[in-house]
Amino acid sequence: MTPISLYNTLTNRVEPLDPVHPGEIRMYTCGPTVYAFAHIGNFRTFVFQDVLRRFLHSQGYRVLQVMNVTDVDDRIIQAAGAAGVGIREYAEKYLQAFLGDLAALHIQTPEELVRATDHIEDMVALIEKLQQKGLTYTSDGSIYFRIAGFAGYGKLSKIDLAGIQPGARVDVDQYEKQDARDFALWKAPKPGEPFWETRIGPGRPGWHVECSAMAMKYLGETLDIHTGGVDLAFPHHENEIAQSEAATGKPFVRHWLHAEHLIIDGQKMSKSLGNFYTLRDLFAKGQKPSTVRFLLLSVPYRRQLNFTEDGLTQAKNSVERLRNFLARLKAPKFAAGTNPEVQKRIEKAERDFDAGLADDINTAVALAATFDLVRDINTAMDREALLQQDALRAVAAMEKFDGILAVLADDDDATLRELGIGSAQPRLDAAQVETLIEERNAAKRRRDFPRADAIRQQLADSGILLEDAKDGSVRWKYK
RNA sequence: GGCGCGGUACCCAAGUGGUAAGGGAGAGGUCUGCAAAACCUUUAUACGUGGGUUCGAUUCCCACCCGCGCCUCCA
Repeated sequence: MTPISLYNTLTNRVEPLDPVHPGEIRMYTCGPTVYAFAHIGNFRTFVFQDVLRRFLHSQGYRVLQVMNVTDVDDRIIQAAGAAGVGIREYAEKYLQAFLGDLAALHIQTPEELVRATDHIEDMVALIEKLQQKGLTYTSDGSIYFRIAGFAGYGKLSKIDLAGIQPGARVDVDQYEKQDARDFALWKAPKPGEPFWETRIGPGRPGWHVECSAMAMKYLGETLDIHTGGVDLAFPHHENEIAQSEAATGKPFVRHWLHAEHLIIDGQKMSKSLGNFYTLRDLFAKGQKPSTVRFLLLSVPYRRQLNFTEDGLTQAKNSVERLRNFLARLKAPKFAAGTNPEVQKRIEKAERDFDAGLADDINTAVALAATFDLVRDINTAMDREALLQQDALRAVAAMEKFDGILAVLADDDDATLRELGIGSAQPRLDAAQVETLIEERNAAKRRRDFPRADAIRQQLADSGILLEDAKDGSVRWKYK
């Protein structure tokens, strides 16, 4: 296991990862609120979390990841009401869409994907615990957490409590709070809204309490890692810390990881600016899942990622280079044996790749190591210095890298078809392509190049590219 | 105002107290019937600006400018 260091928002420093349970990482990731399709910014964070978990896995850790699905909140209640269905049913539709999106981006499903409404009892129990400790108060049937009762409040976000005063920018809405900084653990039912009858009274959970309750239920009172977007640090994660630590008296999380936001063409993504995209929007515009994943992971997570058309083009070309390389490597036509020089190159690439990720998940460094390998091995192949065992070893290295990058599989078309986004006109199947290639080969043999080129063009029109190898073989691939 | 991220070549981007990884794009070349792929060469006297520390700073310190985010629901 390479020693891993991660930036910790709690301390503003890069610190060694030191799991509570040796050999195992228990991490909680803030998931989606399923009131609509998740947007591309959400997936920047989710792809990061996926890279993190895949890397931990590759380093030999057992990973226990819990992701919440918020399926009760104001937006869902409102949207479900407008649609005339229950919140459970309404949320289900977008939960399924979310799962489809995760699969499209090759984001592994966490060990536990948990819905808030399946854990009301756990939340009630946590709230009761806080009540017993005198850290709550009730107002108009709602239960609030008294921030003044938790000394560590603000330690994550370094927020200036004095700066948060009632009135100005704080929501002094429908709920009566003693202090603007206090937050709702339990919201009293309002007419027409769904609610649960519980020991602490009728109502529904506040947002923050679900994460504390579910995280501790599945992962224990102290988690190794908790991640989310930077916007969640305050107030969401700050409140989670307050609730959890006030209840248990133990540190809630060792490592807080926050992914920086994605911006679009230099601007915040927002509906009002008209630059708001879901994954499906991008796919419908012809982008491939692998392109999007590559772009999202190519910029290290603590940097804002400027999402642009040009960036997509660059990502697409980069993925193409990796795929071309792997295909070339797999053509089994190398002389038997091993070249020590080549072996050393491969080992170096592997070391650099792991070292990059071990240093706060520096994906840019890991990609550089990957492309170093591509260039070195391509050069060796051109010089006929690559032997069969080298090729196998290089393939293994690439597959190891792709265990984390997850962009090499040429399954973009299939993925899109599963989402119902694929192109309407069916592409030629492999047999048809092979037949045309044979025809073209025949034309080439009799030096009928116009005919050969016409066939190549015909294939190109169907989205298929040909590559003639030196030995006369022809490789084809989808554009 | 507070907290945070960042300003490196045409674009994306890594990085270090001793003189700039990687990718994309462009240009030239090799190979090829032509392509494609690949390889080779090439594209930052220089890392926002101005000071300071130092033998030496892009890297440390100070100030300033600019971009973005959070501080209210938000990945």
